[in-house]
Amino acid sequence: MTDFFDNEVRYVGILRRHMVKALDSELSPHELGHGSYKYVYALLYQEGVTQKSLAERVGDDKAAATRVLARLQAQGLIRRLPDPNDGRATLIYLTDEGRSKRDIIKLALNRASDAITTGLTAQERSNLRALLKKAALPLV
Amino acid sequence: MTDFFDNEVRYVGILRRHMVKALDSELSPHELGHGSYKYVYALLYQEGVTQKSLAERVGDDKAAATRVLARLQAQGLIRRLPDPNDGRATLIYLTDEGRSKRDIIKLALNRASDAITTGLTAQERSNLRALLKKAALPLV
DNA sequence: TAAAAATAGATGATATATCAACTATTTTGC
DNA sequence: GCAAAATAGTTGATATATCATCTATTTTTA
Repeated sequence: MTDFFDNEVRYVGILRRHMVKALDSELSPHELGHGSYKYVYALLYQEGVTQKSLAERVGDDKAAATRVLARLQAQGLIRRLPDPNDGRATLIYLTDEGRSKRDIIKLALNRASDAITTGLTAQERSNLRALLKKAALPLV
Repeated sequence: MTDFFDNEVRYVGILRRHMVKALDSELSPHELGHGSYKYVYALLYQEGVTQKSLAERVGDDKAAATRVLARLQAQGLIRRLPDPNDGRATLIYLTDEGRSKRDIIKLALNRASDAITTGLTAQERSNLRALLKKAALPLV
């Protein structure tokens, strides 16, 4: 491969594409996609949060959250209840079926992690994760 | 930010999102987007290549290439000519207007690189780039 | 406390991205 | 040299993603 485009912008794009493919191939048999599993995963950590706060946690904007959550609700994985303290807000809860996706999601994440680091040693992989974290978290 | 999702899958997603935003904000005033600048950039390196080979260079599939190239042609940035040696293929060339985007694209790439590495020292940034390259290139 | 500003969510428009199916050609292998 | 397989490109379907705008509420503030 020629090096006409040796730039982290390119490499991040490549990794993201393969990561999405790995996530989808693990998740799609279970009615989840790379855009929706994050919401279930965040809800496993804390339920009863607003769409806005959920969107921030997963790194989407609220318009994306509206659409993903509508589908998750139609699939029976979440419930949306009006916030009794704020007439504008909706609080999101997992259903039992949503909660049952936990292991599937963790496996998919591990597979996706592996898929984008197959060329690295354990040490390199650990370094990469630390650098990615340091670069990414200030942007959240 | 809680650490419920400490995984390179998440960090790559975050970096990619900010990178896309930086690219779009630089490129959109010039009729380019984060999905199309790559094609012009690859053509600056070599013209007269098929859509298929161009798609591979930029890391898209051929269906994506068809749509991006149709728009670039409509914008007058590229020309598509039948391959005289293969009736199935189309060869892609830049127009002068396409070629004139060179500096804009290089600047956008630099801005996007900076945007996703602002939290890093020069040394860390160099390490990150090397690790990303080692992880990403085997996947191409 | 009434008007103004901010906020949560939904929706329409647009762009990107992937997969499968289809057409038209070219290549292969017998 | 012909049938089968492979290939280049297009198109339709679907999912993701972002922005701008809209409605309904809540909060601010003068």
